[in-house]
Amino acid sequence: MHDTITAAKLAVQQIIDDAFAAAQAAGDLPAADRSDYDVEMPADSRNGDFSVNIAFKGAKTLRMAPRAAAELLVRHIRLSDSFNSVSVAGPGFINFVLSPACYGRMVDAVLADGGDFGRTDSGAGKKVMVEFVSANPTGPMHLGNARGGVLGDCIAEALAWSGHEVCREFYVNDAGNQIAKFGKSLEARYLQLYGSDIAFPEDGYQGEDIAALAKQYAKSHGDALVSADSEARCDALVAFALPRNIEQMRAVLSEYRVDYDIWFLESTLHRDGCVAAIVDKLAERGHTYELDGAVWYKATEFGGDKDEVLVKSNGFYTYFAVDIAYHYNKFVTRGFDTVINVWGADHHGHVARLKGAMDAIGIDGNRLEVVLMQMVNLVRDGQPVRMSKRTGKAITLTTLLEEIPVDAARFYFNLREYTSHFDFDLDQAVKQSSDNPVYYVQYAHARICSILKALESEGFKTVGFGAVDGGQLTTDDERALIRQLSMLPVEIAAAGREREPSRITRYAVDLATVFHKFYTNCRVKESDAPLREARTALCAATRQVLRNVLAFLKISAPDAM
RNA sequence: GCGCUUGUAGCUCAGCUGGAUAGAGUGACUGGCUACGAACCAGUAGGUCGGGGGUUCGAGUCCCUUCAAGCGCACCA
Repeated sequence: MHDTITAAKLAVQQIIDDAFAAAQAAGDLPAADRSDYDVEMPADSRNGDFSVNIAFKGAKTLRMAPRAAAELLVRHIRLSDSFNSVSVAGPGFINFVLSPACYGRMVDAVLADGGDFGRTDSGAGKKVMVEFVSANPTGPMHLGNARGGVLGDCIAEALAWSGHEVCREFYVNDAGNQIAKFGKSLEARYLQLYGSDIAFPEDGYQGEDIAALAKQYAKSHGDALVSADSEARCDALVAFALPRNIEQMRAVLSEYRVDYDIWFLESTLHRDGCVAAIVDKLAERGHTYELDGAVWYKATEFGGDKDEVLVKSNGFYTYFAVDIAYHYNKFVTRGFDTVINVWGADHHGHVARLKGAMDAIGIDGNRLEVVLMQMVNLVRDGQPVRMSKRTGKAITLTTLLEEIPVDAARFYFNLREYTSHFDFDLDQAVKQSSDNPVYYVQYAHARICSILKALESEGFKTVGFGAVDGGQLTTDDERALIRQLSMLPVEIAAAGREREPSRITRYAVDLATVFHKFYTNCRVKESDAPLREARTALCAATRQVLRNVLAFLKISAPDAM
């Protein structure tokens, strides 16, 4: 797997280090430690392919003006065949220009790696879990889950592309308070079908899906539960409805192209005694005490603002206790090196608590990472609309996918950084779905398919190029395109490292842009043979990178549209 | 009151560990198809980077302060 641009960057660093030593040996630079410096890729290509700022960083220790230091240093630079020139610019930047041969090799790398171009092995040997969405199975999923779904899925994908062993997990809250509430809500709807005037629970789930499930149960099982006692009735209704909801979530997420390795049931933690065990463990370590009939955890000893209840005075475990047990399971029982949780920003208060609790049970809390995704706010005609699963007024993921193609939805929800607040207007989104930048990217792919097909039908070679002649690809448009292609491995690695896959959608748009510019300005078919062949190879490489990046995003790459 | 996130063009957003003249999309206006796909490209207009201090050769980026918006601060999950 090639990463030519990173190799070139490292080469620049080596060249600078060598030149610095040589300049000192020759007495051109004073004897002083070499300062840290950056090798950057300038935004403006007139400043070269790489730019080094060592002269600024070293000005103080060398006691020299940056420009003068740069000029002395440059005299000692020995360029490899990857570079065309080096020069001092502005107040003291040292700028490198890559050689045509290197540009050719960047295209070669794409064609050689094919569908694997973009993969690196920086994460090799590391086992990481990404847990995301984990919506309550008490109702349908909403737009926040649409955002979280593509975010978590693509974080996992980025880590996989950089060599990690990745597990995608959905944590199903199939136990506890909200399930009891779910049962009570179902019970009320069920009894109402048979003429009961039972009051609907005040904090019950009011969505229509609850009534529909009650009706389904009545249809297949009749009125037998009317005379049962309440607990048995709720249990039976939950046992009927919960698997259906979970299956529904799995199906919709799968349609959204989010597929999990593991659906982890909270109930298994209770069943296997893991929660009791974790409370015991904390007690053994002296991190708990009893007060008012409840068991408390000394969170303040681990950075918390206040202590937290683990076991309520009614004997039930809190969500927090269960979550500690769950994460103990992730780290210790299943052995993940790193665990990433994608949570909505409304859970941020829980982050420090859980990390502290990891420390309390002897697991380094830094191995637990929480990606806090800002909320998606539903907006209609510029006015915010309250979304709530409880009142059933949220727009569901199912509805979203009925209105907008999956390609567009996945791209749309992955367009912005997860730290940004997201206003979503369904009417606007439907109206504008044809303006979605995903089509701009797909169009670039279709265009290339079309031109390669045309070349092929005229008997020109479109595959099996030897080494690409970079000397043919010298215009700004060609070089910008090649540079963009070469950045895929860097971008994917960064997306994984920063847990920020939205940069890949932006990369895709940028790639399409530089390709469209190239396409407008550089004829392929009518060029003379060497130029035509080099440009054909560049098109083929661009198509390959578009395919890879769209495959990464799980978005289709149509040949025609 | 405390904490997290956000504030950049009319609107939606980029801006990589501080780098060279702050960018893109969209909207407005203007050009470009008898040449490989015009779902494209090019150009014009639009900015006190929320405000104010500070650090630095250099600040949209770092520090302090202040204003505004969203979200948290349960024996809920």
